[in-house]
Amino acid sequence: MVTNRETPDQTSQASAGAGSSASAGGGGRPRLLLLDGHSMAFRAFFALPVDKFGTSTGQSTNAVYGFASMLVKLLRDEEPTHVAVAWDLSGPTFRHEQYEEYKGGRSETPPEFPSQVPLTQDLMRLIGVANLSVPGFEADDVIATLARQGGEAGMEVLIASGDRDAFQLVTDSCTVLYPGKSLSDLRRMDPAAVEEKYAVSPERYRDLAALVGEKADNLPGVPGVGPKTAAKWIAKYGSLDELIAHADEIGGKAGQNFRDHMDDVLRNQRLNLLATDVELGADVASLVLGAVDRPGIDALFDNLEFASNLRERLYAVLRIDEGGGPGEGGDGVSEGFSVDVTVAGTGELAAWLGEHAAADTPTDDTLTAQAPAGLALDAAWGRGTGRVDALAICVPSGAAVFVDPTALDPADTEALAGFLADPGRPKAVHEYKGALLALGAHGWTLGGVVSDTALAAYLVQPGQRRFDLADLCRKYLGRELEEDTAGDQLSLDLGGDGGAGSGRQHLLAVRAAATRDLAGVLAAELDKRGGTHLLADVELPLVDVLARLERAGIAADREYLEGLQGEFASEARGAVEKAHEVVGREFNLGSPKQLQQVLFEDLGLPRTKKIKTGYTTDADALAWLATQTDHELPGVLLHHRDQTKLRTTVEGLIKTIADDERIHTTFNQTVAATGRLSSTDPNLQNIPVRTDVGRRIRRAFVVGEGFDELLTADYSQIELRIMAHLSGEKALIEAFNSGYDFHAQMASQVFGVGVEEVDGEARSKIKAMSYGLAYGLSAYGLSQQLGIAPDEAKRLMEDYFAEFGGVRDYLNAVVEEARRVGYTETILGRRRYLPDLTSDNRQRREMAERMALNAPIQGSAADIIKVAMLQVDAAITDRGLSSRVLLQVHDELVVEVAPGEREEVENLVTHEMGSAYALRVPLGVSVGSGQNWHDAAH
DNA sequence: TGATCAACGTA
DNA sequence: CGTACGTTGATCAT
Repeated sequence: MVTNRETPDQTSQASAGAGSSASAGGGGRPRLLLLDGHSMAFRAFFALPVDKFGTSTGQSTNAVYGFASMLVKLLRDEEPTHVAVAWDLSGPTFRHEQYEEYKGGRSETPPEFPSQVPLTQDLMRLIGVANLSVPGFEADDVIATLARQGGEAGMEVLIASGDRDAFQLVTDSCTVLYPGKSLSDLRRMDPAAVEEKYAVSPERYRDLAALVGEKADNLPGVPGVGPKTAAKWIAKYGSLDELIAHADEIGGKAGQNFRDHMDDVLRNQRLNLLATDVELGADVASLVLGAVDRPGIDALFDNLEFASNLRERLYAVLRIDEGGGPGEGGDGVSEGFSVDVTVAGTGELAAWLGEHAAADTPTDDTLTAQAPAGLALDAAWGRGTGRVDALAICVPSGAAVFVDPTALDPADTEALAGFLADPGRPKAVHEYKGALLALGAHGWTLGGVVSDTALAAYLVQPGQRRFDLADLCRKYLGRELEEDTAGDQLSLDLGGDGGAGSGRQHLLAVRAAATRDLAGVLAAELDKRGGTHLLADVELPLVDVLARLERAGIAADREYLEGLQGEFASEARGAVEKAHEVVGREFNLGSPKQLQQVLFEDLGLPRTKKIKTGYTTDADALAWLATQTDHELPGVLLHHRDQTKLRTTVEGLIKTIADDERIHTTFNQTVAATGRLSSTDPNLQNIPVRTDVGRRIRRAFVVGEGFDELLTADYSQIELRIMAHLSGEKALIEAFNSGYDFHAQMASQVFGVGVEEVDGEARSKIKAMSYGLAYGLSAYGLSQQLGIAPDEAKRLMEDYFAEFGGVRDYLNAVVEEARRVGYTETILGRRRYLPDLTSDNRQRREMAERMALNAPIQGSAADIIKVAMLQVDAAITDRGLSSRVLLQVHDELVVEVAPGEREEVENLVTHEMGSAYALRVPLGVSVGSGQNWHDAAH
């Protein structure tokens, strides 16, 4: 018999004390439930459709869900007092030592499966169920050992396993629950059931299996001998040993095969014996159902985006009241967070800060290691300004203070301002930029912010949609953050006499505590991902720069915009009239639905590309219709589209002009999964520039009073330069270093002609090809864009790669690496996780592949311009200049130049942007200036 | 009133 | 059948 003395790998705190009395079994005989983890999880995986169970981030969850619901059912129906799940480890087992091909030749595990195993194990741990695994042994052996121990301890044993080897363990007090067609259908295999199914007793099941073989384990049996024959032989001779002793007596072809394959049978018999004396380091008594980690389960279920249904069933069977966890909190407000909140009355804040948040003497680098205080604001912000209604500070010790800014005496104000501004007193805050804008509006400065929990969470998982404090608490702390359910009016009433204990103060203090706690957890998460530098040296410092961009805004010429609005509106009206006249009736040109009716039904024009709601009427389709038919309607519609689009753009801008006659956009730092900024309310990153008419809108963005002109500086072909850098493709690097027209240079190589002979058409084809690369462009897509035949596009790509194969190799390698490690990385280590790379849904997988090849390119460009913004800002400050950056448009900065500073600013911006990051090719920067954004173009 | 779709603007 | 965004008007559900 095999023994093993290694320390078991026990991933759970298995016990809640062996002596604690079991409560679930209704007082009868103790009942031990043992599950074969991989086997049951695998069954669950195939029982539920993988594409129907997954999170928004692409994590598959069907196996976890199935396993959990199966466990819930078992806990409810069987009422076990003791439970354990045994898991296989990945390494070889003692069976491999005896037979190398053991379990060989198995078809590959579905890629969505492995990541679900640790999740299932987490869930078991949180429920209080032990996960057990022992190196060198299979889960079956662990189960067999525990089943023996349980039996000896007088327990009733239940084994849930999809592995038939477990049948050998069946006795009067040990039943195997064997999964049938569906998950809920577990067949009770007691001695009678085994006998009925296989016509042998459980003790003889091994003999039968040895003869028949086990395909799943790569154990071939005797050819031509199935369960029927095997059972017949065993019945005749009593056991396999006896059968072997009388091997000569067996007649027929089967008998000959038996003698010929005797070695296989003996090997099978040896290998299918389960070890019952594995050293576990855990006593069976310790498997008693343990303490339930309810917040942990909540957090995990939220993460996995499970419906509440399963959670309710689980809590019901665990006898947990869903409303409140056992022994948690008690005040119902700050569940999971214990804060000792002081509501500072007038004249008390200075003393509190003195006691709890005194300035440390900044001596050495221990300063940075100092734990931050959590800062939470009851505030609003936007359009470059804000307002603070209240704030709370929670220091590392747990003490918290609630501050009403309207109830401060001069000493309080000074102490608070000192605390907030002091770079030596570290703070964590959620949404740092908002805090800067809100506090700034009251004249406060905020310094020493070492963490923005929203920003940190974004860097940890940039693909997430929301970074609410409550969401993050649930996700990273496993705690619920109670929302303020009372309306403003009610809170006001409650706080009318300034009495302590009203919910509002507590809630804000709890947010401060949560922010403080989250900062620590997220810092650790980020560190694991190598993102600490990015947060501390790029994103956090950038927050302050962005706040000043938003606060500055950009001056707008309202009258000019109103003039444009009238012009575009009247053009659009004209188009509407014309269209109605042409069609002979009135209809809404802005309704794609009515447009389809008119174009394809009434006029019977040729159908365009199909979309969900019928046939597309987009600009490409209308242009195509214009060429296909002689009808004038498509052209009129296109003109109408153009003009209304411009009109709404202009109208949107006019609405957002603030009292200072400037437009203050909001830059979002946690939206784009690649690391780019985005701009909203209004979006100043999509102001028209490609057409002459559209460009006129840019004349409305003018230099503000007190400044001389606007200056724009942009990176030329930054993404292509990054591709050259990352791929190391020599031809590309040389093309950039030569300093000549890049696209013409590339075209000359592809077409094998001199640079001078490259015509405009050839150049633009190659330009489209180069840019398309970074998006994962297909031959078909390229043909569409260039209006050439797919064949020709394909040839163009082949010719391109014949010259610049390094680029293709690089792009392929990026995807391959991302598939292996699960994420892509930019030059500054910004990661993007793409679980869909291993999806077996082709569309999702290919989408993820394009994202994977684009993310490092787009993201590295974002890294570079962010660094450039920091450097430009610092250089302006260092030189004591008054010019200021107003906008960032991905590869462009717009600067408002103070009188007499143009030359210096131009040089400074060119230099700082050009030196933001040392690529293997130079960073080209071009600059222009003028009285408005349009004229500042170059 | 809110969500979704089609369409279209930018890098 | 091309990545990353945000906004608009129409439409449909609540």
